[in-house]
Amino acid sequence: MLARDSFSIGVLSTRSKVNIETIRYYERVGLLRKPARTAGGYRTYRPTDIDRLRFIRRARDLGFALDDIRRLLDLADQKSRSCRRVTEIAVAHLVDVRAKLSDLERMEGVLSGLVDSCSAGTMPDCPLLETLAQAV
Amino acid sequence: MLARDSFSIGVLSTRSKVNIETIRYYERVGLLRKPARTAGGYRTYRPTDIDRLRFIRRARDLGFALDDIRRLLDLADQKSRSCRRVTEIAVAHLVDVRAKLSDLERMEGVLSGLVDSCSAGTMPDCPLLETLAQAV
DNA sequence: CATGCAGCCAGTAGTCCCTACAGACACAAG
DNA sequence: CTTGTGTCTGTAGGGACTACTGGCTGCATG
Repeated sequence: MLARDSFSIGVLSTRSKVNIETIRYYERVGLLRKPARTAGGYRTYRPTDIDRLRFIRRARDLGFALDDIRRLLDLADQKSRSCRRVTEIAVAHLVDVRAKLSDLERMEGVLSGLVDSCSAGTMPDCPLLETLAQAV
Repeated sequence: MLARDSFSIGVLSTRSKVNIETIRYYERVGLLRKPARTAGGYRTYRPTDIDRLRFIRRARDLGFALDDIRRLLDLADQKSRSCRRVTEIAVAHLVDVRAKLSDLERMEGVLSGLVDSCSAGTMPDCPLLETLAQAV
């Protein structure tokens, strides 16, 4: 019942390296079109679906939110690709990433200092707990 | 009806800089003891609650999960403070933080490269979209 | 004493991005 | 025909909150 180049969700999952459950989820939230079905109700996909899913996976790997990805996919579908809009989305995300990065750097600094002070083990009380308990 | 040094959840929220909803949430999940109540059913808190909440907030700021914080609070409550256990929790978290940090650094590198290639604006198609769409 | 209003109450649903299950049905190989 | 694997729908859970609803309390003011 499958067209020559059609395949199941399991194959799509393997090819795109995206979980089956996740694929169904993406369909539910409208990131993927509703695929054709076999007589028995199985989803059938085509090669272009692999590309789209890989696009999504790569964007996710870069930390884009699904809403952003939806917009990026829309832009990618347009013939007249607006590089400017794409850049706007990417820059906004980059700002976000950099903010998280500096948060984490700060955390890392404080934490490693605390861990060091504790593992030195010369203090009567635990310096880490003391620090957390100290009034600001 | 309040004891001399008791105060409401709103005051606790202000003093600890933790959202009222969050305080109630922490109570629900057992991070904070169930407070005494007024005749009318209002929660009443005491100064030690501010300290505990600040402890939680500082630990959260450092990215500790609530489960970790629960354990840290338990350890802090014990007279014989086990610095070793505390350090174990902190080190595990530090490993986590560093992993996230390197993920974000990688993202940052790729993203800023992509944004640069786009804003150069010399390409016919959008390089960012091209990159996301490329086969791996 | 009445009124008004800020503060508080409980309970629930929503957020984000999946993941995991349960119970049933489909399909391919032997 | 049987067996085993794949897939189906629908729902619940996770983490750490946040927001909302509709109603009640507490206190200052007139």
